[in-house]
Amino acid sequence: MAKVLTSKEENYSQWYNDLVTKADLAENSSVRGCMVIKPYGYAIWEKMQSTLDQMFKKTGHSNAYFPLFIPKSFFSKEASHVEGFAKECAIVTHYRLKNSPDGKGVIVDETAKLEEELIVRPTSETIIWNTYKNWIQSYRDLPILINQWANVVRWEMRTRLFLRTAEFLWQEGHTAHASKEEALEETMKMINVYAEFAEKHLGIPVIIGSKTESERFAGALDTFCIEALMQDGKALQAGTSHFLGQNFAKAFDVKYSNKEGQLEHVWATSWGVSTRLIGALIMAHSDNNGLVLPPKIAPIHVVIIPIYKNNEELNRILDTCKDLKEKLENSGLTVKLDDRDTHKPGWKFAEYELKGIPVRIAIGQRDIENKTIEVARRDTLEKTTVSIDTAIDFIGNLMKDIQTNIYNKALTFRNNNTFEVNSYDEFKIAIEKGGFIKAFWDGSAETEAKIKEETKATIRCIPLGSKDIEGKCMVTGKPSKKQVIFARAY
RNA sequence: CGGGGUAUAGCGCAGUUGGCUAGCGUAUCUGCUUUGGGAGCAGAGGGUCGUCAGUUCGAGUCUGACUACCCCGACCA
Repeated sequence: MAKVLTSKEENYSQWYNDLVTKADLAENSSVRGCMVIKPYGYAIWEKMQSTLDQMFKKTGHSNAYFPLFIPKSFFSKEASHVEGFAKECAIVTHYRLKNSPDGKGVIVDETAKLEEELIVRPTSETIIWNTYKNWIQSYRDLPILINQWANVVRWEMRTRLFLRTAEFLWQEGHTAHASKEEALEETMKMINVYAEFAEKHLGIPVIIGSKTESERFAGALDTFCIEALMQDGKALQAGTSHFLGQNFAKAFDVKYSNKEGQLEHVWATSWGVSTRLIGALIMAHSDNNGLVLPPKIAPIHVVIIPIYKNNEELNRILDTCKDLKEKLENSGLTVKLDDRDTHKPGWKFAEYELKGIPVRIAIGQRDIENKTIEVARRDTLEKTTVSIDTAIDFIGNLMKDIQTNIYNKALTFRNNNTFEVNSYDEFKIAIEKGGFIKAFWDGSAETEAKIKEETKATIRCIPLGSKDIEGKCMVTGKPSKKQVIFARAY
């Protein structure tokens, strides 16, 4: 039957199952690879949303919403854009159903055919720039800094839960600027916001870089990305920020008059992260006991489990639990008290480890007598007995500890799995082991394609801020100034 | 769309050269004993064996077609 992931990833399936499942659509349905995000998975997404939203507000952005349906004609306006998305679009052709004459169910009413087909958005550049056209006349109208939280549909040939679903949730920022410099600055600003979010909140170290021409977003002049390394040695693109130049402004005829009174095309950026980040979180941190969530993204920080033999004992222990819960909540943490008598303590321990709750507290009769609690941290699985008087401070510090420890662990993993190679032979061996591989590349699309063809490895990015070093392309031997990052990717 | 594989209880699986009442683990429900790491015992419920056709006295098992899913490629956040 349906298995979510394979080989090493098979281990992840039961944890995925807590967060998300494959949508159970009707048999014969041609909709494939849609996901149901379960409450716990959605709670993680909400946490990501609120954190990102705050970061966007700080950088001056506002949220707005644009239509799900995009007229087909919008897509024909930017040639390279349609080239990139044409093969994976869902198209609405009719607007009405009717009862089938043979009495079996419903059929499409052929008389209700749309004049112009509608495309279910795979991304919103076209409809947004068609709208911006009416919003922008003067340099006084710029910049426009807008973000949208939405769902998009891409009819991929192959899907994979979380990492590549037919429909996914994301945020897409679309900005309009008066100058190239300002747009470029915005592009860089937002990729840095993503990097900060990934590292400080998700605990996932990322490499910021630019994409090669072949990996670039359809319609962009330059694409910047953050690349993360998963525990199975494969790379995952965790976020992108595109410098769109004047491509969309020209395609949708968006001009403004500058201070000198001359008409100019507007400069554009777009940037986004998606529910794929939940997949990144799982695959970057999980261990054999399940998920490991960094405190800053965990929907629940602390779970308290009372341990008791009978109702009388429970009532005594519960008072202590409730009191502790309140104090922890006052210190800014989200706390769950699990006093269900339908499951045994051992069952609950395993359950919350599976869910990745950062800290678990157990309180039993002997703790009441000793005025202690047992604190277990998820990242190291260590247990400590702490005096109840010092518990709040202890747990507050523990949260910070866990957050940095998770990041450091992932960073160490990445460092141990980043290799530098000087020859193509070395490269071929290294790529089989997985990880990031730094190598010189001559900058040509032919060489890039050859490497991909022969090793399935792609150039993840050209790291930003790396200094020029003299070297020779590992394949052609031509002079090269930059080492780029290769990996097999999701 | 090409190549390979799978389809039997909610989930994971077994089912012999066709043989009569389709099984195991787990989960679920009931009762008692348990409760500091996914408890034990006893009992119960749950399946038109993916769909349609064919061969046969008889099909989960053999044949054909269809469908869905999984893996590998092409595509991709």
